[in-house]
Amino acid sequence: MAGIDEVARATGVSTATVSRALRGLPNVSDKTRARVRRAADELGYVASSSASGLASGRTLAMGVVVPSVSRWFYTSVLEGVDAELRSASYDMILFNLGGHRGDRERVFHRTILRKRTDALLAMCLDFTADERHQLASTGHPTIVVGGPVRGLRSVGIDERGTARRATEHLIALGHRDIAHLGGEDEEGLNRQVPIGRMHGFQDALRDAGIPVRREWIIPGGFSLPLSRAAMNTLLDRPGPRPTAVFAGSDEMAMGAILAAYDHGLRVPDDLSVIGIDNHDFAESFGLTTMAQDPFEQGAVAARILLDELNGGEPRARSLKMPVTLIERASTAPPRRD
Amino acid sequence: MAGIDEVARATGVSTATVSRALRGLPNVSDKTRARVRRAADELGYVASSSASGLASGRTLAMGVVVPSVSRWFYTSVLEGVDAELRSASYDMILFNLGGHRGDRERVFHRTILRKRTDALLAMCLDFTADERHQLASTGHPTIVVGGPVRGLRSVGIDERGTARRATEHLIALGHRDIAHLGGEDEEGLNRQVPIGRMHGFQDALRDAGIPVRREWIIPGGFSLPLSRAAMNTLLDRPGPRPTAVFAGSDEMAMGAILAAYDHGLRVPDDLSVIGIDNHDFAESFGLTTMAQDPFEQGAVAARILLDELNGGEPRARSLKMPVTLIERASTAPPRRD
DNA sequence: TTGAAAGCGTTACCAC
DNA sequence: GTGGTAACGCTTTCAA
Repeated sequence: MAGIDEVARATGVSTATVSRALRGLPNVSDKTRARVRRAADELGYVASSSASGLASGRTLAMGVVVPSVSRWFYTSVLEGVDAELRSASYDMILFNLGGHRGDRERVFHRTILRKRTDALLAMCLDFTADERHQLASTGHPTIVVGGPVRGLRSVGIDERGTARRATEHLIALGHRDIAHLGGEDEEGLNRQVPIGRMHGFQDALRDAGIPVRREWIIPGGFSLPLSRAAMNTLLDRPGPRPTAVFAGSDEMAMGAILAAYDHGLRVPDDLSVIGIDNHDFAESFGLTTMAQDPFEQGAVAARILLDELNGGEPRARSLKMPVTLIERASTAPPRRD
Repeated sequence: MAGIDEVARATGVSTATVSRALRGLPNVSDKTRARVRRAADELGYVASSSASGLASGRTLAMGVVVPSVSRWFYTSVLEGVDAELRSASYDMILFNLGGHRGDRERVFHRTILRKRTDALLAMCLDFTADERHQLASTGHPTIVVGGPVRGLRSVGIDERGTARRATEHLIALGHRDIAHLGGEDEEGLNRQVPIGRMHGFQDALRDAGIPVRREWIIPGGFSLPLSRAAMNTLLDRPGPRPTAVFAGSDEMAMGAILAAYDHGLRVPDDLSVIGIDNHDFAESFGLTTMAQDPFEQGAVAARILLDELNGGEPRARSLKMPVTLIERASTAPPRRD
């Protein structure tokens, strides 16, 4: 409740000095600073963010745009971003698109673009040319996590290469009949991610001289239930079954494992399954996976933004973060029939 | 970039009128309003939140405090809150405690309490007397979701009654050897939730004349991996095994199911499992559960806050939301030996 | 229905 | 090292 002038009065200095003292600026004697700090604490004074934002032009808040808050990847990134923001005393304004296509307009055209945030971090969104133009016009530092976006730098992984390595792992084990549970993400999300993963899958098959069967590339919507259903449908079909599945995410891989159980198949004996992510549940499922670290991706991206806000040199380059194969119990050589 | 005076100049009216027109206040002619709107759109004008916040005393932002962002319940509530805020054009400032005990101080004493938000919604936190005092001193409307807190109204479910009903379901099926996977949540979170659920479990046993075995009440930390490990440990013990498990959350229930598989037990033939939540994965796991709706809880809580911000009457009463039993394939009568 | 002008609570610049 | 004082860009009250 107390304003800056009450602190000034209590301390016997000017509001200018109070402001400098509290923000740790130079040109304040240690003695004065201590007195001011004490008075501020006693009065419970906290600077109004509106007032300081108006006067300084900095809000000390970062906007974070997420497509949804209920997917492992997004929440992991969010935790990483949050950790960085916290240590910089920045607040996070969360813009959740939550499947509401129409709200992108609001977010872009209004709230985000101006005034409430100093920078913007977006997850897995595919921006239109117009949106990118608007972003640029704000002059705020901007970055994307999880999937390259034309015209914007990003932090992510090598989608195609990772998918390729996952598939190669299956091929190295001796599999030739391999299905792919793919993303087919919703509109407005970054389609480069599922597409890149599918291309990597195909790359590996082609290099190994294995023909790609289109009917074994099925959509799992990045979701466990959908993947389980899709996989069940595939296993229901007459004719030969795959001996292995490369799922574009661990959640989809878990769906595949459950579908295998639904059909009385054992993993990995009857069906090998590999995913991407190293989801919190991956170990419990015994899932072999290409592990990425979204927490770190978020932290790195946030740090880049914060550095620039503190006068650091802007770095235009996108970052590819490392991915490592973790072998667990869901992959093995195919059974000899 | 454009300021309000540029819009005023372009329209030939005063800034006061522009402000009124754009905010939909009365006492502006339709013609003027239309002209102002058009000019604002053309110039890409958006009011600065800092400036309007300073002038009006309202930030049009709500603070949301979460213990973490990577648990199903929290993210579901978050989505519900978000949906409500969005339709009211409110922004969300997310304060993630993320296990950082020390940050509570920062959150409470500084950032949240004043100036940046108009209201505060907290999830599953147990507030100290001092924290509650500080909250009250802001004069901001406050509410808690997920677990009753002394001195604060909340939106949640009847923890004890729900647990009791879950346990009674097992008893009605004929089970008498029932274990409980409990919460034992971290410090600072609301312990009333896991404690209430354990009490409900014991209530049901006592009413049925079944003695409570303390060694069958084991901690699952609200997490799948921890629950799986705990359940495996229990199943490893010599002596009689439970024929059913009441898990305090679906995630823990899934851990129990996986542990059953680890031991070559079939669900529900050898072990019945019931949870609480109706987690996104519950159906895929065929999990019988006491379904709650955290999305709705979040939405309801947010709506209460927003109503009060719009001059509505404050309602002090806490709300208990409905819970329904969903029977799936994880529960059945115990096998006759 | 509209306009003029006084704040709102800081920060930043310039003197001292 | 410190203080005075314009901004900052709106909203709100009071007059017209």
